[in-house]
Amino acid sequence: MKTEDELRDLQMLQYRIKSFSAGKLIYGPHEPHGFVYNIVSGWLAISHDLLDGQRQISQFLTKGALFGFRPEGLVTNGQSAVALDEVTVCAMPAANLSVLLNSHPKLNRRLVWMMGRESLITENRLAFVGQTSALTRIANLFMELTVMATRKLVHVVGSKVRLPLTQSQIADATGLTAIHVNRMLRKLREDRVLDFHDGVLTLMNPDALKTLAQLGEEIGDAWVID
Amino acid sequence: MKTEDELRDLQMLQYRIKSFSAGKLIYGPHEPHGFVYNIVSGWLAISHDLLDGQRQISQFLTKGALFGFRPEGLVTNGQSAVALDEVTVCAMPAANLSVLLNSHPKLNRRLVWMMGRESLITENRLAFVGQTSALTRIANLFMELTVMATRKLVHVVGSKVRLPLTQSQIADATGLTAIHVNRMLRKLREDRVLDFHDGVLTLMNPDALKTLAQLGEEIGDAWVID
DNA sequence: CGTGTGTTTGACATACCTCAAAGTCTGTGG
DNA sequence: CCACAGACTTTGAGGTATGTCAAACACACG
Repeated sequence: MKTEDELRDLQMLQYRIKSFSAGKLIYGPHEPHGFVYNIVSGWLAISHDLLDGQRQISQFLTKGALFGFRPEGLVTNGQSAVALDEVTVCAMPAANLSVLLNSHPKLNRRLVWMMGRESLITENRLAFVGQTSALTRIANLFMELTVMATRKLVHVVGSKVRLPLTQSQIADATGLTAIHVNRMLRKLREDRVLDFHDGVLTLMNPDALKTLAQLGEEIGDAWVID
Repeated sequence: MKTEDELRDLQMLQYRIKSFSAGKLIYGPHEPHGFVYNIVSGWLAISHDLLDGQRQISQFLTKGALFGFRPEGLVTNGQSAVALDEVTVCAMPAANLSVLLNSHPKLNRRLVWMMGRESLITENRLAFVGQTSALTRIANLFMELTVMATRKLVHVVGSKVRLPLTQSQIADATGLTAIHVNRMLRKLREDRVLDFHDGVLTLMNPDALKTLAQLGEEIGDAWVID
């Protein structure tokens, strides 16, 4: 396909750049939003609200991730996207995107890859939430987020990674209470594995963390975009 | 597209029909299988093995479901598919399918729909495993499986549904121990909500079950195929 | 007739939750 | 500049849902 065609098609997407500050909803649990989003910068969380007000975070996303897409006929039930820090996204109407999927195999492959990535990440979190201890869940989450942020496994002792999370959000992702997360973070600090406060993770012992997180050898493919 | 063309393309898929008896692996956690499967009949479970031998079932699948597909560049880590009863599947090499995706929008849409469905189901289970009590998780699982089996919500008191599961598999799906699942099933029986044994679920009080399961109004879209 | 897999039950242990309270920090309005 | 409210964190005491260990039973299978 020629460049001018791609440009014309890109225009057809009618995308708009939007920014959200920390805590703001990008889309809520009840409105069918009708957009597909691409993250330009910042972090956000996809969360699912249950009837009694409980909240589960299924994924954290950052630059390069595509989100908000659902195939026709599937309602995105109780799902919302919330900004963790200052987030800017590129929003395009889902209908416009659907039209282009058929004619643009590359775009289609990208979408399919993103959906596969989403599944892998969610399945991984499900396995850890269902089967492992609080300490392991938290360790695994930090490994995931560190790889997402730096795009590689970090081995250097003392490395610092900015992760704009509250303990309460860690709790919502791991299926724990914020209070228990706090106790586990204290233990990780006392055991000199890691230190997390004010949105900065310090890896005091990356190897110990990797062991705690029960990571296999080849994991991490899905955590890195591109 | 003309019928003879579709037939020719179908042949290009080089699919094969295979059968598996209860307990047999359709694919294991370490082999990259390279196939995409379509279920002709029977039930199977997708499970994820952790390093220490723990197992989490992320989905149960039955007739019409597509599974085993992963986009290139994403390793399906530690994932396996195991037959729950006598299962027959249609297996086709993933490479052949990929070629057809570009030229067959309908096939592509079907695949995307199935991936979206997979995500929704997994996210739903994650939310319940992470946030709700043992009783609610089990109730929710039974609702899901009943809708999958009958393709509708069941209201009739005393309805019976065949679900070829062991208590141990319910435990692996809900993040509980088989022993605790057994206790909860006893409670559900004593409370005259449902009775489950020998692979048959009897709905003694469908409304109470629905309440326990914390189901929203419009849930269930993703549970029904077609 | 043994062996294995699944179920059932009891006694006990514990990881995690709940409730309560105080501390820190930020932003806001007087 | 101070007072106050609101988010987030921290810690303690005590409760409970769920796990662990142990044993017996039922049933299918070879």
